[in-house]
Amino acid sequence: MTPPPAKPTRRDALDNRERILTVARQTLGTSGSASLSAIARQAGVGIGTLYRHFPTREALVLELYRHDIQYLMDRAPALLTEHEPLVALRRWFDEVAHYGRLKFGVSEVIHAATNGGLDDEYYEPFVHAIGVLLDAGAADGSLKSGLDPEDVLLQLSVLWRIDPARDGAEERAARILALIVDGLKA
Amino acid sequence: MTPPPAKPTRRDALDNRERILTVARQTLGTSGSASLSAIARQAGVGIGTLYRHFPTREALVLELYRHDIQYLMDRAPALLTEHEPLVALRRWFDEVAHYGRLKFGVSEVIHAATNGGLDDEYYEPFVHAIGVLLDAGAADGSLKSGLDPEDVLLQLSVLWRIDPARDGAEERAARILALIVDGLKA
DNA sequence: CAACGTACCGGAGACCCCTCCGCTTAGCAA
DNA sequence: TTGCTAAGCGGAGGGGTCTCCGGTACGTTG
Repeated sequence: MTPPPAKPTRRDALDNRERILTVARQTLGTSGSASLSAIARQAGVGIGTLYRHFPTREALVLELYRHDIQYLMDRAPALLTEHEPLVALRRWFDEVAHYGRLKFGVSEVIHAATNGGLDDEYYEPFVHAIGVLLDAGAADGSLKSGLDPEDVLLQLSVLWRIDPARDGAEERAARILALIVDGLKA
Repeated sequence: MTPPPAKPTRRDALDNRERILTVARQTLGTSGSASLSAIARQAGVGIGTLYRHFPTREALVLELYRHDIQYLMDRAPALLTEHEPLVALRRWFDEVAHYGRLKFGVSEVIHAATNGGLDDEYYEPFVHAIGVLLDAGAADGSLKSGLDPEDVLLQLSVLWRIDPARDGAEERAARILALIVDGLKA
Protein backbone atom coordinates (compact mmCIF):
# COMPACT_ATOMS: atom_id res chain seq x y z
CA MET A 1 0.00 0.00 0.00
CA THR A 2 2.48 2.54 -1.25
CA PRO A 3 1.52 6.13 -2.09
CA PRO A 4 -0.68 6.66 -5.14
CA PRO A 5 1.07 5.48 -8.24
CA ALA A 6 2.90 8.15 -10.20
CA LYS A 7 1.30 11.24 -8.74
CA PRO A 8 1.05 13.90 -11.40
CA THR A 9 3.23 16.91 -10.80
CA ARG A 10 1.42 19.59 -12.64
CA ARG A 11 -1.24 21.58 -10.92
CA ASP A 12 -4.01 21.19 -13.45
CA ALA A 13 -3.37 17.48 -13.47
CA LEU A 14 -3.74 17.26 -9.72
CA ASP A 15 -6.91 19.32 -9.83
CA ASN A 16 -8.40 17.06 -12.43
CA ARG A 17 -7.45 14.02 -10.42
CA GLU A 18 -9.23 15.40 -7.39
CA ARG A 19 -12.32 16.40 -9.32
CA ILE A 20 -12.56 12.94 -10.78
CA LEU A 21 -12.23 11.35 -7.37
CA THR A 22 -14.85 13.66 -5.90
CA VAL A 23 -17.38 12.81 -8.56
CA ALA A 24 -16.52 9.14 -8.39
CA ARG A 25 -17.04 9.10 -4.65
CA GLN A 26 -20.55 10.36 -5.14
CA THR A 27 -21.62 8.27 -8.08
CA LEU A 28 -19.74 5.02 -7.59
CA GLY A 29 -20.17 5.25 -3.87
CA THR A 30 -23.91 5.28 -4.08
CA SER A 31 -24.94 3.46 -7.20
CA GLY A 32 -22.01 1.17 -7.64
CA SER A 33 -22.57 1.13 -11.35
CA ALA A 34 -21.91 4.33 -13.22
CA SER A 35 -20.33 4.72 -16.58
CA LEU A 36 -16.85 6.09 -16.62
CA SER A 37 -17.83 8.39 -19.44
CA ALA A 38 -20.53 9.88 -17.22
CA ILE A 39 -18.05 10.41 -14.42
CA ALA A 40 -15.67 12.13 -16.78
CA ARG A 41 -18.45 14.35 -18.07
CA GLN A 42 -19.59 15.32 -14.59
CA ALA A 43 -16.04 16.01 -13.54
CA GLY A 44 -15.62 18.26 -16.54
CA VAL A 45 -12.70 16.37 -18.00
CA GLY A 46 -12.26 14.42 -21.18
CA ILE A 47 -12.63 10.69 -21.10
CA GLY A 48 -8.98 10.41 -22.03
CA THR A 49 -7.98 12.31 -18.93
CA LEU A 50 -9.91 9.98 -16.70
CA TYR A 51 -8.28 6.97 -18.26
CA ARG A 52 -4.83 8.45 -17.93
CA HIS A 53 -5.28 8.98 -14.23
CA PHE A 54 -7.01 5.67 -13.62
CA PRO A 55 -6.19 3.13 -16.29
CA THR A 56 -8.98 0.80 -15.27
CA ARG A 57 -12.23 1.00 -13.44
CA GLU A 58 -10.70 -1.01 -10.65
CA ALA A 59 -7.87 1.45 -10.24
CA LEU A 60 -10.41 4.20 -9.69
CA VAL A 61 -12.50 2.31 -7.19
CA LEU A 62 -9.48 1.06 -5.31
CA GLU A 63 -8.25 4.60 -4.99
CA LEU A 64 -11.59 5.59 -3.47
CA TYR A 65 -11.31 2.93 -0.83
CA ARG A 66 -7.58 3.00 -0.34
CA HIS A 67 -7.85 4.03 3.29
CA ASP A 68 -10.54 1.54 4.15
CA ILE A 69 -8.59 -1.28 2.61
CA GLN A 70 -5.50 -0.20 4.44
CA TYR A 71 -7.47 -0.29 7.65
CA LEU A 72 -8.67 -3.79 6.99
CA MET A 73 -5.17 -4.98 6.29
CA ASP A 74 -3.95 -3.48 9.53
CA ARG A 75 -6.69 -5.23 11.42
CA ALA A 76 -5.12 -8.64 10.82
CA PRO A 77 -2.15 -8.20 13.14
CA ALA A 78 -4.26 -6.14 15.53
CA LEU A 79 -6.78 -8.93 15.96
CA LEU A 80 -3.95 -11.33 16.63
CA THR A 81 -2.93 -9.37 19.69
CA GLU A 82 -6.45 -9.61 21.11
CA HIS A 83 -7.49 -13.12 20.20
CA GLU A 84 -6.23 -16.58 19.61
CA PRO A 85 -5.24 -17.14 16.00
CA LEU A 86 -8.32 -19.13 15.07
CA VAL A 87 -10.64 -16.52 16.50
CA ALA A 88 -8.65 -13.72 14.96
CA LEU A 89 -8.88 -15.36 11.59
CA ARG A 90 -12.60 -15.74 11.83
CA ARG A 91 -13.10 -12.20 13.06
CA TRP A 92 -10.99 -10.84 10.29
CA PHE A 93 -12.96 -12.79 7.73
CA ASP A 94 -16.12 -11.38 9.20
CA GLU A 95 -14.85 -7.85 9.00
CA VAL A 96 -13.77 -8.29 5.42
CA ALA A 97 -17.12 -9.78 4.48
CA HIS A 98 -18.99 -7.07 6.29
CA TYR A 99 -17.02 -4.31 4.69
CA GLY A 100 -17.44 -5.77 1.22
CA ARG A 101 -21.16 -5.88 1.76
CA LEU A 102 -21.34 -2.24 2.71
CA LYS A 103 -19.34 -0.58 0.05
CA PHE A 104 -20.74 -1.55 -3.25
CA GLY A 105 -18.11 -1.87 -5.88
CA VAL A 106 -15.36 -3.08 -3.65
CA SER A 107 -16.60 -6.55 -4.23
CA GLU A 108 -16.09 -6.35 -7.96
CA VAL A 109 -12.70 -4.90 -7.43
CA ILE A 110 -11.31 -7.39 -4.98
CA HIS A 111 -12.81 -9.96 -7.22
CA ALA A 112 -10.72 -8.60 -10.03
CA ALA A 113 -7.74 -8.30 -7.76
CA THR A 114 -7.87 -11.96 -6.89
CA ASN A 115 -7.59 -12.64 -10.55
CA GLY A 116 -4.05 -11.40 -10.39
CA GLY A 117 -4.50 -9.22 -13.41
CA LEU A 118 -4.48 -6.21 -11.17
CA ASP A 119 -1.44 -4.28 -10.19
CA ASP A 120 -0.47 -6.19 -7.09
CA GLU A 121 -0.07 -3.01 -5.13
CA TYR A 122 -3.38 -4.08 -3.63
CA TYR A 123 -3.13 -7.78 -4.10
CA GLU A 124 0.08 -8.26 -2.20
CA PRO A 125 -0.96 -6.60 1.08
CA PHE A 126 -4.08 -8.71 1.05
CA VAL A 127 -2.06 -11.86 0.66
CA HIS A 128 0.32 -10.65 3.31
CA ALA A 129 -2.43 -10.03 5.85
CA ILE A 130 -3.80 -13.50 5.32
CA GLY A 131 -0.31 -14.92 5.55
CA VAL A 132 0.17 -13.38 8.97
CA LEU A 133 -3.04 -14.93 10.24
CA LEU A 134 -2.26 -18.31 8.76
CA ASP A 135 1.22 -18.33 10.21
CA ALA A 136 -0.07 -17.56 13.67
CA GLY A 137 -2.58 -20.35 13.40
CA ALA A 138 0.01 -22.78 12.14
CA ALA A 139 2.32 -21.80 15.00
CA ASP A 140 -0.16 -22.66 17.72
CA GLY A 141 -1.38 -25.73 15.89
CA SER A 142 -4.95 -24.60 15.35
CA LEU A 143 -4.57 -24.34 11.59
CA LYS A 144 -2.95 -26.57 9.03
CA SER A 145 0.59 -25.63 8.26
CA GLY A 146 1.82 -24.86 4.80
CA LEU A 147 -1.37 -23.20 3.68
CA ASP A 148 -1.07 -20.89 0.71
CA PRO A 149 -2.46 -17.42 1.46
CA GLU A 150 -3.36 -16.98 -2.18
CA ASP A 151 -5.51 -20.07 -2.05
CA VAL A 152 -7.32 -18.67 0.94
CA LEU A 153 -7.79 -15.29 -0.67
CA LEU A 154 -9.27 -17.03 -3.66
CA GLN A 155 -11.67 -18.86 -1.40
CA LEU A 156 -12.59 -15.60 0.27
CA SER A 157 -13.33 -14.01 -3.05
CA VAL A 158 -16.48 -16.06 -3.16
CA LEU A 159 -17.94 -13.66 -0.64
CA TRP A 160 -18.11 -10.96 -3.24
CA ARG A 161 -20.29 -13.12 -5.39
CA ILE A 162 -23.12 -13.18 -2.90
CA ASP A 163 -25.74 -10.72 -4.02
CA PRO A 164 -26.08 -8.42 -0.99
CA ALA A 165 -29.59 -7.51 -2.04
CA ARG A 166 -31.01 -11.00 -1.85
CA ASP A 167 -32.54 -12.29 1.32
CA GLY A 168 -30.25 -14.21 3.58
CA ALA A 169 -27.11 -12.82 2.06
CA GLU A 170 -25.57 -12.22 5.43
CA GLU A 171 -26.41 -15.67 6.72
CA ARG A 172 -25.03 -17.25 3.61
CA ALA A 173 -21.79 -15.35 3.98
CA ALA A 174 -21.53 -16.49 7.59
CA ARG A 175 -22.18 -20.13 6.67
CA ILE A 176 -19.59 -20.10 3.93
CA LEU A 177 -17.03 -18.44 6.14
CA ALA A 178 -17.58 -21.17 8.69
CA LEU A 179 -17.01 -23.81 6.02
CA ILE A 180 -13.84 -22.14 4.86
CA VAL A 181 -12.45 -21.86 8.37
CA ASP A 182 -13.30 -25.49 9.07
CA GLY A 183 -11.36 -26.45 5.99
CA LEU A 184 -8.32 -24.59 7.25
CA LYS A 185 -8.31 -26.14 10.69
CA ALA A 186 -5.59 -28.61 11.48
CA MET B 1 -31.99 -30.02 -18.23
CA THR B 2 -35.12 -29.90 -20.35
CA PRO B 3 -35.06 -29.62 -24.14
CA PRO B 4 -33.86 -26.33 -25.61
CA PRO B 5 -36.04 -23.49 -24.52
CA ALA B 6 -38.77 -22.53 -26.98
CA LYS B 7 -37.51 -24.18 -30.12
CA PRO B 8 -38.43 -22.08 -33.11
CA THR B 9 -40.94 -23.70 -35.41
CA ARG B 10 -40.13 -22.11 -38.70
CA ARG B 11 -37.55 -23.64 -40.93
CA ASP B 12 -35.47 -20.57 -41.60
CA ALA B 13 -35.40 -19.92 -37.88
CA LEU B 14 -34.09 -23.39 -37.18
CA ASP B 15 -31.50 -23.05 -39.92
CA ASN B 16 -30.28 -19.79 -38.50
CA ARG B 17 -30.12 -21.30 -35.06
CA GLU B 18 -27.95 -24.14 -36.31
CA ARG B 19 -25.66 -21.86 -38.30
CA ILE B 20 -25.15 -19.69 -35.25
CA LEU B 21 -24.32 -22.69 -33.10
CA THR B 22 -21.91 -24.04 -35.71
CA VAL B 23 -20.01 -20.80 -35.91
CA ALA B 24 -20.09 -20.38 -32.15
CA ARG B 25 -18.69 -23.85 -31.63
CA GLN B 26 -15.69 -22.92 -33.75
CA THR B 27 -15.00 -19.44 -32.43
CA LEU B 28 -16.06 -19.66 -28.81
CA GLY B 29 -14.79 -23.19 -28.54
CA THR B 30 -11.28 -22.22 -29.48
CA SER B 31 -10.71 -18.66 -28.46
CA GLY B 32 -13.20 -18.36 -25.66
CA SER B 33 -13.55 -14.69 -26.32
CA ALA B 34 -15.22 -13.65 -29.51
CA SER B 35 -17.65 -10.84 -30.05
CA LEU B 36 -21.23 -11.81 -30.58
CA SER B 37 -21.42 -9.42 -33.47
CA ALA B 38 -18.57 -11.27 -35.17
CA ILE B 39 -20.36 -14.57 -34.67
CA ALA B 40 -23.53 -13.16 -36.14
CA ARG B 41 -21.61 -11.81 -39.11
CA GLN B 42 -19.85 -15.09 -39.76
CA ALA B 43 -23.10 -16.96 -39.46
CA GLY B 44 -24.66 -14.63 -41.96
CA VAL B 45 -27.43 -13.44 -39.71
CA GLY B 46 -28.24 -10.09 -38.22
CA ILE B 47 -27.19 -9.34 -34.71
CA GLY B 48 -30.82 -9.13 -33.75
CA THR B 49 -31.38 -12.70 -34.86
CA LEU B 50 -28.58 -13.96 -32.74
CA TYR B 51 -29.94 -12.20 -29.71
CA ARG B 52 -33.43 -13.53 -30.28
CA HIS B 53 -32.18 -17.09 -30.32
CA PHE B 54 -29.75 -16.64 -27.46
CA PRO B 55 -30.70 -13.76 -25.22
CA THR B 56 -27.37 -13.67 -23.47
CA ARG B 57 -23.86 -14.78 -24.13
CA GLU B 58 -24.24 -17.40 -21.42
CA ALA B 59 -27.31 -18.85 -23.07
CA LEU B 60 -25.29 -19.42 -26.21
CA VAL B 61 -22.33 -21.00 -24.48
CA LEU B 62 -24.51 -23.15 -22.29
CA GLU B 63 -26.28 -24.45 -25.35
CA LEU B 64 -22.93 -25.42 -26.84
CA TYR B 65 -22.03 -27.48 -23.81
CA ARG B 66 -25.49 -28.72 -22.93
CA HIS B 67 -24.54 -32.35 -23.42
CA ASP B 68 -21.29 -32.12 -21.51
CA ILE B 69 -22.98 -30.48 -18.59
CA GLN B 70 -25.70 -33.06 -18.63
CA TYR B 71 -23.04 -35.73 -18.50
CA LEU B 72 -21.38 -34.14 -15.50
CA MET B 73 -24.66 -33.92 -13.66
CA ASP B 74 -25.34 -37.59 -14.31
CA ARG B 75 -21.96 -38.51 -12.96
CA ALA B 76 -22.94 -37.54 -9.43
CA PRO B 77 -25.33 -40.42 -8.78
CA ALA B 78 -23.14 -42.73 -10.87
CA LEU B 79 -20.12 -42.08 -8.70
CA LEU B 80 -22.19 -42.76 -5.63
CA THR B 81 -22.82 -46.30 -6.79
CA GLU B 82 -19.09 -46.94 -7.15
CA HIS B 83 -17.64 -45.12 -4.17
CA GLU B 84 -18.31 -44.08 -0.64
CA PRO B 85 -20.01 -40.68 -0.46
CA LEU B 86 -16.89 -38.82 0.59
CA VAL B 87 -14.86 -40.27 -2.24
CA ALA B 88 -17.66 -39.75 -4.72
CA LEU B 89 -17.90 -36.12 -3.71
CA ARG B 90 -14.22 -35.56 -4.18
CA ARG B 91 -14.15 -37.41 -7.50
CA TRP B 92 -17.07 -35.42 -8.76
CA PHE B 93 -15.41 -32.17 -7.76
CA ASP B 94 -12.32 -33.27 -9.62
CA GLU B 95 -14.27 -34.04 -12.74
CA VAL B 96 -16.04 -30.73 -12.63
CA ALA B 97 -12.78 -28.89 -12.13
CA HIS B 98 -11.09 -30.79 -14.88
CA TYR B 99 -13.88 -30.20 -17.31
CA GLY B 100 -14.04 -26.52 -16.56
CA ARG B 101 -10.35 -26.26 -17.22
CA LEU B 102 -10.67 -27.84 -20.63
CA LYS B 103 -13.55 -26.03 -22.15
CA PHE B 104 -12.83 -22.39 -22.06
CA GLY B 105 -15.92 -20.34 -21.55
CA VAL B 106 -17.76 -22.79 -19.39
CA SER B 107 -16.05 -21.24 -16.46
CA GLU B 108 -17.52 -17.83 -17.12
CA VAL B 109 -20.89 -19.33 -17.59
CA ILE B 110 -21.11 -21.41 -14.49
CA HIS B 111 -19.72 -18.40 -12.77
CA ALA B 112 -22.67 -16.42 -14.03
CA ALA B 113 -25.01 -19.26 -13.22
CA THR B 114 -23.94 -19.27 -9.63
CA ASN B 115 -24.99 -15.69 -9.49
CA GLY B 116 -28.53 -16.85 -9.85
CA GLY B 117 -29.27 -14.32 -12.52
CA LEU B 118 -29.30 -17.05 -15.09
CA ASP B 119 -32.34 -19.01 -16.08
CA ASP B 120 -32.12 -21.79 -13.55
CA GLU B 121 -32.63 -24.39 -16.21
CA TYR B 122 -28.93 -24.93 -15.73
CA TYR B 123 -28.55 -23.79 -12.18
CA GLU B 124 -31.06 -26.13 -10.67
CA PRO B 125 -29.60 -29.42 -11.97
CA PHE B 126 -26.24 -28.34 -10.68
CA VAL B 127 -27.63 -27.71 -7.25
CA HIS B 128 -29.51 -30.96 -7.43
CA ALA B 129 -26.40 -32.99 -8.26
CA ILE B 130 -24.56 -31.49 -5.34
CA GLY B 131 -27.54 -32.09 -3.12
CA VAL B 132 -27.51 -35.79 -3.93
CA LEU B 133 -23.86 -36.05 -3.01
CA LEU B 134 -24.30 -34.09 0.19
CA ASP B 135 -27.28 -36.14 1.26
CA ALA B 136 -25.39 -39.36 0.78
CA GLY B 137 -22.51 -38.03 2.83
CA ALA B 138 -24.82 -36.84 5.57
CA ALA B 139 -26.55 -40.21 5.63
CA ASP B 140 -23.38 -42.15 6.32
CA GLY B 141 -22.05 -39.52 8.66
CA SER B 142 -19.00 -38.57 6.67
CA LEU B 143 -20.29 -35.09 5.90
CA LYS B 144 -22.00 -32.49 8.00
CA SER B 145 -25.74 -32.61 7.78
CA GLY B 146 -27.86 -29.68 6.78
CA LEU B 147 -25.39 -28.34 4.27
CA ASP B 148 -26.83 -26.05 1.65
CA PRO B 149 -25.98 -27.21 -1.89
CA GLU B 150 -26.06 -23.65 -3.11
CA ASP B 151 -23.40 -22.71 -0.63
CA VAL B 152 -21.24 -25.52 -1.91
CA LEU B 153 -21.81 -24.59 -5.53
CA LEU B 154 -20.76 -21.09 -4.68
CA GLN B 155 -17.60 -22.41 -3.13
CA LEU B 156 -16.95 -24.51 -6.18
CA SER B 157 -17.32 -21.52 -8.44
CA VAL B 158 -13.96 -20.38 -7.22
CA LEU B 159 -12.42 -23.01 -9.45
CA TRP B 160 -13.42 -21.04 -12.51
CA ARG B 161 -11.41 -18.13 -11.30
CA ILE B 162 -8.12 -19.94 -11.48
CA ASP B 163 -6.36 -18.88 -14.63
CA PRO B 164 -5.76 -22.19 -16.42
CA ALA B 165 -2.83 -20.70 -18.29
CA ARG B 166 -0.78 -19.90 -15.22
CA ASP B 167 1.66 -22.39 -13.85
CA GLY B 168 0.39 -24.60 -11.10
CA ALA B 169 -3.24 -24.02 -11.94
CA GLU B 170 -4.05 -27.68 -11.62
CA GLU B 171 -2.26 -28.03 -8.31
CA ARG B 172 -3.99 -24.98 -6.97
CA ALA B 173 -7.37 -26.35 -7.97
CA ALA B 174 -6.55 -29.62 -6.23
CA ARG B 175 -5.45 -27.83 -3.06
CA ILE B 176 -8.56 -25.74 -2.93
CA LEU B 177 -10.81 -28.69 -3.55
CA ALA B 178 -9.16 -30.45 -0.66
CA LEU B 179 -9.82 -27.46 1.57
CA ILE B 180 -13.44 -27.31 0.53
CA VAL B 181 -13.98 -30.99 1.15
CA ASP B 182 -12.33 -30.74 4.55
CA GLY B 183 -14.71 -27.95 5.42
CA LEU B 184 -17.67 -30.14 4.55
CA LYS B 185 -16.59 -33.12 6.58
CA ALA B 186 -18.51 -33.92 9.73
C1' DC C 1 9.34 38.58 -19.01
C1' DA C 2 9.48 35.95 -22.94
C1' DA C 3 9.69 31.68 -24.98
C1' DC C 4 10.03 26.94 -25.08
C1' DG C 5 9.78 21.89 -24.12
C1' DT C 6 6.98 18.65 -22.41
C1' DA C 7 3.39 16.99 -19.30
C1' DC C 8 -1.10 16.77 -19.83
C1' DC C 9 -5.67 17.51 -22.08
C1' DG C 10 -9.69 15.87 -24.53
C1' DG C 11 -12.50 14.00 -27.87
C1' DA C 12 -12.83 11.46 -32.25
C1' DG C 13 -12.83 6.82 -33.48
C1' DA C 14 -12.87 1.73 -33.37
C1' DC C 15 -15.22 -1.77 -31.32
C1' DC C 16 -18.63 -3.93 -28.43
C1' DC C 17 -23.29 -4.96 -26.17
C1' DC C 18 -28.08 -4.96 -26.45
C1' DT C 19 -32.88 -3.13 -27.87
C1' DC C 20 -36.38 -1.90 -30.74
C1' DC C 21 -39.28 -1.97 -34.59
C1' DG C 22 -40.43 -1.69 -39.66
C1' DC C 23 -39.97 -5.18 -43.11
C1' DT C 24 -39.88 -9.97 -45.09
C1' DT C 25 -41.44 -14.44 -45.86
C1' DA C 26 -42.74 -19.24 -44.42
C1' DG C 27 -46.43 -21.97 -43.99
C1' DC C 28 -51.29 -22.39 -43.65
C1' DA C 29 -56.02 -21.97 -45.30
C1' DA C 30 -59.36 -21.32 -48.80
C1' DT D 1 -52.76 -21.07 -56.51
C1' DT D 2 -53.33 -17.27 -54.13
C1' DG D 3 -53.72 -14.59 -50.31
C1' DC D 4 -52.89 -13.67 -45.40
C1' DT D 5 -50.69 -13.20 -40.99
C1' DA D 6 -47.73 -13.56 -37.48
C1' DA D 7 -43.17 -15.60 -36.70
C1' DG D 8 -38.96 -14.26 -37.62
C1' DC D 9 -35.35 -11.08 -39.70
C1' DG D 10 -31.75 -7.67 -39.37
C1' DG D 11 -29.65 -3.42 -38.83
C1' DA D 12 -29.89 1.34 -37.14
C1' DG D 13 -29.16 3.47 -32.91
C1' DG D 14 -28.07 4.53 -28.07
C1' DG D 15 -24.85 3.71 -24.68
C1' DG D 16 -20.38 1.93 -23.03
C1' DT D 17 -15.18 0.91 -22.89
C1' DC D 18 -10.68 2.06 -24.12
C1' DT D 19 -6.88 4.04 -27.40
C1' DC D 20 -4.49 7.29 -29.77
C1' DC D 21 -2.60 11.53 -31.02
C1' DG D 22 -2.85 16.55 -32.44
C1' DG D 23 -3.25 20.38 -29.63
C1' DT D 24 -2.82 23.29 -25.24
C1' DA D 25 -0.87 25.49 -21.40
C1' DC D 26 2.15 24.84 -17.17
C1' DG D 27 6.39 25.80 -15.15
C1' DT D 28 10.98 26.40 -15.95
C1' DT D 29 14.96 28.54 -17.87
C1' DG D 30 17.58 32.32 -19.89
